[in-house]
Amino acid sequence: MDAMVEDGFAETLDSRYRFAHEVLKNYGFYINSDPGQRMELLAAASPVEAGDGQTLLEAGYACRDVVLVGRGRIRISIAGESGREVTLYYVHPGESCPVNLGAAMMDTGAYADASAVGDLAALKIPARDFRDISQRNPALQDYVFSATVLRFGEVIALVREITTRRVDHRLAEYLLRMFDESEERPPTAEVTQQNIALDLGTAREVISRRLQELDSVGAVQLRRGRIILRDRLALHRVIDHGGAAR
Amino acid sequence: MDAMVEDGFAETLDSRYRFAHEVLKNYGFYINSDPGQRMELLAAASPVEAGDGQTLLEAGYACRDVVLVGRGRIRISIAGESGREVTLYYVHPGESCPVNLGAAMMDTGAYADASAVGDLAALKIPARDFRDISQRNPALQDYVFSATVLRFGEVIALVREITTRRVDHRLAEYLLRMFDESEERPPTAEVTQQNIALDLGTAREVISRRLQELDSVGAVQLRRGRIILRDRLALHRVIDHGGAAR
DNA sequence: CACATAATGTGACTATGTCACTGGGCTCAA
DNA sequence: TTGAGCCCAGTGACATAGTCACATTATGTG
Repeated sequence: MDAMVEDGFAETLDSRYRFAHEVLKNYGFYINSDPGQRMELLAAASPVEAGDGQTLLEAGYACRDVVLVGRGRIRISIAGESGREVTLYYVHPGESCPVNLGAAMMDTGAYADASAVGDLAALKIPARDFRDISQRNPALQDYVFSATVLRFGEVIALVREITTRRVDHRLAEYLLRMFDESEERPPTAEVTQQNIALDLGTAREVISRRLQELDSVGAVQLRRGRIILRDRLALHRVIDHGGAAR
Repeated sequence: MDAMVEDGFAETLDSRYRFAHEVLKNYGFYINSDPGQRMELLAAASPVEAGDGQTLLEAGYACRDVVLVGRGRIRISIAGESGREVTLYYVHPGESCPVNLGAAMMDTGAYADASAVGDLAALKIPARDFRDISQRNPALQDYVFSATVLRFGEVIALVREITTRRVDHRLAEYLLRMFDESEERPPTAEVTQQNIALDLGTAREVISRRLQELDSVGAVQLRRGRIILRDRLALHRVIDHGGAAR
């Protein structure tokens, strides 16, 4: 199965490239490149690790490297002077971050902050090398552009959410997404109220109160560091109607 | 002077390309293209006009054309179901809109709405032609990418503004920008409170009240459809300190 | 000048955000 | 195993922002 995807390329690799190949094979531009171009990428890449919560980059600083995620994920966020934060999006394995790509390609400061979530294992490719390689690799250029456009769309959708929707609606949707990803029965979101607040760009106290409301109508059950689904329909009702109370 | 920029190219043009050339010469990718590539662009372009407020595109719809602005400007915004709106950014002559470029290049729906501000004169280039031309024109590809990345940064900054700053601070800055662009003495912002609200993503009533506060501390003077600067320092004080009242 | 209309003002109420502080549960280490 | 310290969550009081329903005022037009 792997052989089909990798067309026998992996077996020819020196062991020091094994990890890089494992990460890169989740990226379309790598899979669609010819062996010579793949080798260029492999040779330029070096591994990085980071622990949960570790800061990878702060807004305004230049990006020396392009980062490609192998395990764990990266949270891209912005913070105001007051300390308030919003999550712009998460970068999962096989994805990349246009803020990172843009800053690396254009050699300017990053527009946002990046930090590791969970146990992060990734590749970094020096910005200079990445630019050189993409110069001669149209598939990579296309990838960079389309990744940027797609995230742009996500961020625009975020602006819309923030300015036009109520917190309880957004919270209910957020929880439904978490529950859908959950393996447990009943579905459980392993997340603190503080983290929900950061993701939604609001204050912890607000989340606390909205969650209590969802609890009081029997939609969820609250525990320290996690939220248990009780009544999926009730959550949908919150989204459709005015709010939990009405 | 023009001759320097246009290296004698304009004089060789058929009269039907005059307008297209006038618009395109404000775009770096055109100026930096060779005569053959310029002709491709000129031949693909056709003029469009639109009156103040006219809708050019709505979110979700495909972009048949890439639009380049010659006169007037385009407002890119998003609206919630409730009718609330936010301006993402304005596209001025010599600029382009990445939402438009992205949707045209990738043949997907647009992420936002576009409408004319003032008396708009622009060029449109069919998306297909634009894609073909950019395929063979690296300068154009670079332009499209960097225009996208720059606007991405603006929108991220907007998210930061909206989620972390107070309305009166943002309003004061907004007014200062308007006053800086004003030709009049004393500087005057020719804008309705409704339009300010749309630009800042808030409600008209909120703007009305904040403006009255700025009026009451002597920072500005309010008139129907315009705002007159009284005390620039007072506006700066609002931004630096807690607000107009403190 | 009377009218229509767009722009602005206002009161009452709801929603959201901030601040300061409480209290519970968990971990670690003596 | 107990208590210190730290996350995490809850809460009251207040400030800011948004909504709704109208009232009021400017401006242009017939």
